[in-house]
Amino acid sequence: MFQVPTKTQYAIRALVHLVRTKSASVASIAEAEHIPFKYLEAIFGQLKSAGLLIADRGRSGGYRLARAPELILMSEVVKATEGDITPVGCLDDAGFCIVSEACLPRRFWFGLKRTVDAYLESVTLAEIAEPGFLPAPDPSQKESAAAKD
Amino acid sequence: MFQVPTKTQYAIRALVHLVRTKSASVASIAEAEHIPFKYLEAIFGQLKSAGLLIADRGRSGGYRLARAPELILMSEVVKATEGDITPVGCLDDAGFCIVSEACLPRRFWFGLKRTVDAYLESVTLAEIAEPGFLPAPDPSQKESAAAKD
DNA sequence: GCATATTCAGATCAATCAAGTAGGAATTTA
DNA sequence: TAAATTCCTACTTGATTGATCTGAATATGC
Ligand code: FES
Ligand code: FES
Repeated sequence: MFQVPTKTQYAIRALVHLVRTKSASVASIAEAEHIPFKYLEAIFGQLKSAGLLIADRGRSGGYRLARAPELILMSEVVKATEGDITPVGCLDDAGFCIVSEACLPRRFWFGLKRTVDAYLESVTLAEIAEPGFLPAPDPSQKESAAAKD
Repeated sequence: MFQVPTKTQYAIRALVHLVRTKSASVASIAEAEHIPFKYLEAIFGQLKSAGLLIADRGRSGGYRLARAPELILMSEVVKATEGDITPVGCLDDAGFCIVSEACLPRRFWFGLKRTVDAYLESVTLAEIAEPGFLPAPDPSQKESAAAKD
């Protein structure tokens, strides 16, 4: 269920880039981060609409962060590129289930959503832009084990 | 990034159904759970290949769980319907990044994957098939503003 | 002023995937 | 043997993703 769209990956890489260079044009970021220029342009439009970026138009213009990276939650970034993340459709409107009104699977999905939201809200842009960041303190990192089977 | 496919939702609903009725045909489950018959047939093929279901062919046949529901993790169910969930593409092969080998966004995505995996592995099919299950003990259920401890 | 570098806005397009359909073969039982 | 089932393969359809194209609006430097 769960592949992060390149749009979001691009957005985060670009934002991380902007944390270091205080201001930069889309063209320069696109080249440095190997992101399609026109695509990144559209993405930055979204990030600006979401209030995460400020644009300086005209010659020698560019984009800069609207806030300090410590104040930008990753949940905001994800919400800016993708819409509001709703795990299951039957959670949509009034939260009713077709099958039964006391739907147990629904609770399961809700718990998953809460888990993901909590993680995304626990990390700021500043944290992933600077070295020394690692979310979970699990010593046994099975990075390669995840890709093996 | 994160909409659960109906295939997975169907699979879970059908499995929950199978926890109660020890054995049932695809047709009966499809009707009871309002799932397209042919679609559920295909899904059950996957669940059987994954070793979660056992099929009894022929007349008065049907499907039954291969194990007790207490021994079926939700992570197995999800992995059966969808493939192995890989959040970002650049995490694919050797785990290298195009941009830099010490990629910080990559850690962020990895943390997200670990978080989701941990949740999916913490819930069994038996738990979501019986009443009285609620993963997070948060009394104030708010959809948008989740737990910000 | 004018060329130039930028953001901005809109349409468009190809590829992929999700969701569902269709037809029929194989298998077991009544 | 007939009916009910699983099984298998292919197809269709619609939405989404990822990206491109065209060009306008805007500001700066010279
Ligand atoms: S609310 Fe989604 S299956 Fe019940
Ligand atoms: S590994 Fe994905 S952006 Fe670096």
